[in-house]
Amino acid sequence: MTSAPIRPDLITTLEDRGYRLTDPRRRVAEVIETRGESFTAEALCEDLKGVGRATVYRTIKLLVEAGALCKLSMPDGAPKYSLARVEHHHHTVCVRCSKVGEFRDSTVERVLRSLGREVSGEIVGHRMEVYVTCENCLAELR
Amino acid sequence: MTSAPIRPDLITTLEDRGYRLTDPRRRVAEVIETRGESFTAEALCEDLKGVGRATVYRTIKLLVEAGALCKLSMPDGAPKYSLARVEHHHHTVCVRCSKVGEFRDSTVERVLRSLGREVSGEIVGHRMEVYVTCENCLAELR
DNA sequence: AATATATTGATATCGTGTATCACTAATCTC
DNA sequence: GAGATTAGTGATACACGATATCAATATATT
Repeated sequence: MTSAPIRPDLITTLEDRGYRLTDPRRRVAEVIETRGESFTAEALCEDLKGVGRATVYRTIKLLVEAGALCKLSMPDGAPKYSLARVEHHHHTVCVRCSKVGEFRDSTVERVLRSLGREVSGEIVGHRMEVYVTCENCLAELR
Repeated sequence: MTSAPIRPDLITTLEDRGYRLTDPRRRVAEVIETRGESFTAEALCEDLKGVGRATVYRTIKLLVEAGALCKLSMPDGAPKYSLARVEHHHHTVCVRCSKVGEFRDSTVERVLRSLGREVSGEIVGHRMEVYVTCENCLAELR
């Protein structure tokens, strides 16, 4: 059940936001797109030996700001990045292979709305991650 | 609306788990308990000048493992710690003053159960944080 | 009290990420 | 298309949270 991306490719995303199209950025975008699965920033640096670490991090940051990448945390808090497919969503992350799934659950939003009536103050954001052991990993463990 | 802790004090928690009762641990536990609000590990070190940084971090880790402390992340990912009051819960964190609230919403659990039927694999955990601007801060901003 | 072992704390190191800054390259203007 | 302008690059240093190491020390056990 792999949904096709509805978003423009990463480099176009950057272009649309008025950033210059540079070689390093093209390479970062390309590697992220061919990777597919979730990744750490350092792993990306590994795959981009010719590109400076700072540039890799900077590009990641721009893409996260643009909403094209999601930054998510593993149970221990270690950050990972993954391509965003749908607009507003949450993630399932396999704690064994780091495979990321997305879900959009209106119930989550409903929880937040009802919570809005209970909590004092104003809700300004939220974060939700669901940790799973994916089918593949379950199979391998059996 | 400050609910009284239903948990044993922190040092007892450590004792119950078979750890030795040392002076540094007693001091860490004491400072956390008198602090009340959420805190960063570094702030705790500040308040515990006689105790080694490593020991402070180690003790925090033990308490998190024991479920007596919660590690939570601010919107930018910066970690904070807060005393756990009820067994299984989520947090509201004020993005301005870091004040932490706890909520236990059965709806969240319901979402997870229904999600369990949708996602492939097995849910092994989750994380949810709700970011707010609390009443006090709203008042100060007006 | 002596022993075994858990804990400490100074220090080094790691992982993730940002600041600086001289240099380079992309875009703009003519 | 050449030159000017400005954004972007990358090497380096640094910040921050946290853990590894390891000799010295304190706690629990006998």
